Amino acid sequence: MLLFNKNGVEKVTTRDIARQAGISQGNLHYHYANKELLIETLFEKFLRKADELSSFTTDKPFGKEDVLKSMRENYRLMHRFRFLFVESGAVWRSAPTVRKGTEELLERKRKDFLTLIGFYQKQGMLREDLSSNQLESLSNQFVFTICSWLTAKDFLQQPIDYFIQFTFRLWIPYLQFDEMKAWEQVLEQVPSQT
Amino acid sequence: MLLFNKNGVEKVTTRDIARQAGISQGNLHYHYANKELLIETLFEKFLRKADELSSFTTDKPFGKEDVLKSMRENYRLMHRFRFLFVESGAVWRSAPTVRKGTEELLERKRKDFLTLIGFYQKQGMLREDLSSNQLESLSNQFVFTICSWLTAKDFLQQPIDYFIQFTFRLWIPYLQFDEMKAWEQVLEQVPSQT
DNA sequence: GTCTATACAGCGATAGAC
DNA sequence: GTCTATCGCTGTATAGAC
Repeated sequence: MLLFNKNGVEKVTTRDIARQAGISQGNLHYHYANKELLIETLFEKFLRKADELSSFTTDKPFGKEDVLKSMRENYRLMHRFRFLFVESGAVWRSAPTVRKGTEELLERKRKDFLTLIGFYQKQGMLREDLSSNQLESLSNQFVFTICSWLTAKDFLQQPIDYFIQFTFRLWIPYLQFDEMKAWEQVLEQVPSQT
Repeated sequence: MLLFNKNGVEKVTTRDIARQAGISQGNLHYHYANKELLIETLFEKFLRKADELSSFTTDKPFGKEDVLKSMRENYRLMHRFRFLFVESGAVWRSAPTVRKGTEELLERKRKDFLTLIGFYQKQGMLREDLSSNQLESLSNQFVFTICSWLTAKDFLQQPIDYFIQFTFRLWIPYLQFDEMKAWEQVLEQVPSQT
């Protein structure tokens, strides 16, 4: 049903969806009264899957490998539902409630990152000449990247792993010198695949 | 004519455009045979204006204030034509040639940034413990940000100046300690305005 | 529940008068 | 060049048989 991704939310018709699902158009309207409901259902499915993924704060020892793993899981999921981010305007036009849901999700992510940054700071992994302003803007960088990398993907035509690496690299200038090397090495493990 | 921004490329009809322009729908089709041509014309207008803006490489002494000024000009312009970036999918669907044009523009920007980074490096303004890998990924960060900040704007609901500052801040972790302070101060001058 | 058939609205594009 | 009128198509949504 995710030909929303391929053809665009506003271009995909209920006829298309019904054909793809192997049922009649009338039958589709029986299950989902309209397109809005259909999109909302897909969004809730996305949210449920996102919650299932490992979060930063729950299980404690969160090393750089875990950060990378979590990032990979989340980015794969987002990519499956990429129309929610790439065509957010069209989505919100059809299903206005999705907007608030997405904003809440991002706010949760922002707080997760702030927590994680604070954790690493206590561990002494971060540089010490950074203002708290700088640290906050790092978490803003993460949130910025999360909500817009799929758009950038369309422009730059790079595979998913490019953006996983890209996001992971945001940490590096904030790390102590010896940590930098270690984090860069973790990146070598990322497999190449679209 | 830029109600593309407000209502979405695929939602805006030729009737809407004609009404907005104060002419009849038939007349509009006389001037622009179809929607594709109309979008292409708008895109070329955008390109022309983008070229008029001050570029990094042309006039030599390019200080931090100039970087900020150039950024502000470019971002204001992009914001006026934001549908080109926020609804890139819909735009490319209607007017496929626009895609290549945008990619070329971004590639030019990437090279501009690489040149500028190299310039600052020679000036000794950048930290010295940075690999060339790191410097290249800084220019990638700029390109990433340029092509996706308008999408992020929809999610985060921040004013333009937030993103100007955000982009400018990308430099900071790469600067020498004493330069950092100077660059941060330049940011104070940014007026607040949506 | 699932189907076919159809109503109804809105779109892009064209024709033809002025 | 600019208008009005209209065609042909495609979209959503509903009605009604099975």
